[in-house]
Amino acid sequence: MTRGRDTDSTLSTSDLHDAVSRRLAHHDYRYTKGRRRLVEAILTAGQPVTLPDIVMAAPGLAPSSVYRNLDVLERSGVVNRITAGGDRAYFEFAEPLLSHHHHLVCVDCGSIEDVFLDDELEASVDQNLAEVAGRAGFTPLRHSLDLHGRCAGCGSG
Amino acid sequence: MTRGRDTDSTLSTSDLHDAVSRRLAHHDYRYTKGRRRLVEAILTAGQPVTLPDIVMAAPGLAPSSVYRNLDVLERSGVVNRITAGGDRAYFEFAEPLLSHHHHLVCVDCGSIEDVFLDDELEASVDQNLAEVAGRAGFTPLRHSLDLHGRCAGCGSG
DNA sequence: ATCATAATGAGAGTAAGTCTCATTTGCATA
DNA sequence: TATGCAAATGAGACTTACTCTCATTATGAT
Repeated sequence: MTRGRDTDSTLSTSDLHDAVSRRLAHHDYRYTKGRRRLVEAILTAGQPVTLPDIVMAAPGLAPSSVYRNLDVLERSGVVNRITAGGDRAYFEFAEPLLSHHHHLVCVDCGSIEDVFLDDELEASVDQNLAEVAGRAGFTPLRHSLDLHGRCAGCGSG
Repeated sequence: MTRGRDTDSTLSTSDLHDAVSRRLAHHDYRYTKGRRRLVEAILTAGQPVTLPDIVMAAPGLAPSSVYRNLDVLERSGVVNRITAGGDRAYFEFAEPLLSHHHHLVCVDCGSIEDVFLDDELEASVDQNLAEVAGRAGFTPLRHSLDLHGRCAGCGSG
């Protein structure tokens, strides 16, 4: 079995499905066959994926259903939508299904790679952000910290 | 004269135009009347703006030209394109025309507000990101650190 | 098993953003 | 100041990521 993020993921596959199922149920959604296949496609990818990635990996899934279900999964807190790279949205598992991390966003090809930072740094980031948010009357939900640049494939030119 | 970010901007209006003109010239672009009006619309807004914002503020500008010129300004390093909020792109001046800062992104209305963080924190963020980037063969250009949540207007509900 | 309701999927529809091309503008040289 | 040429403009056609619609199908409770 070839699977991407196995090492970084804290959950086994069946635990993942259980967690997803619980989250969906909590929002009165059903964990159908299609949604299960969608979750498995994202899991197999092991990195943020676009709709074409998903449909390519699971050809039986109808694009319209995938869009709808990504929305359902996002509303249930199962996946995050990443709009940082180019014009297409990327999707990946939300915390704590995937542990807190950040992204290397390639400005050339739009690809997105996960990276992990020190807990200490995360803490001071959150603290600082909470401060400025409070000053602006803003209610924080999460932060996103992305590094934009050129991936190994696209080179530094 | 009502102008938004006057206090945070390090440049006077004429200095801004000079800097923009220089950057455009460096890329063999002309600083035309339309581009000047575009720059002034972004300056007047004082916060990240969308295309409708711009066209609203400067009704004479043709949308197609504004899109093209935002692209030219981005390529010349005059503005940054922010894709964090919703489906529409936001634009604002790039560094050092506007000093380094981050965003409060409202998950409800998509609005984006600028905030500034400690230099010390910025330094450790950059250092940590450079480290993980190096490990991945990634060439860093800039980082984006956004706080997602609900703005004062949309409330915490 | 039956029924009410949620989910599906094919395709039409929407809208942000890009491309095309004929016209206009702006800069350089005479 | 005139002239010529490349760059910029703008109106509208086009592309495409994404959403909506609705008839059909699957799902879970009784």
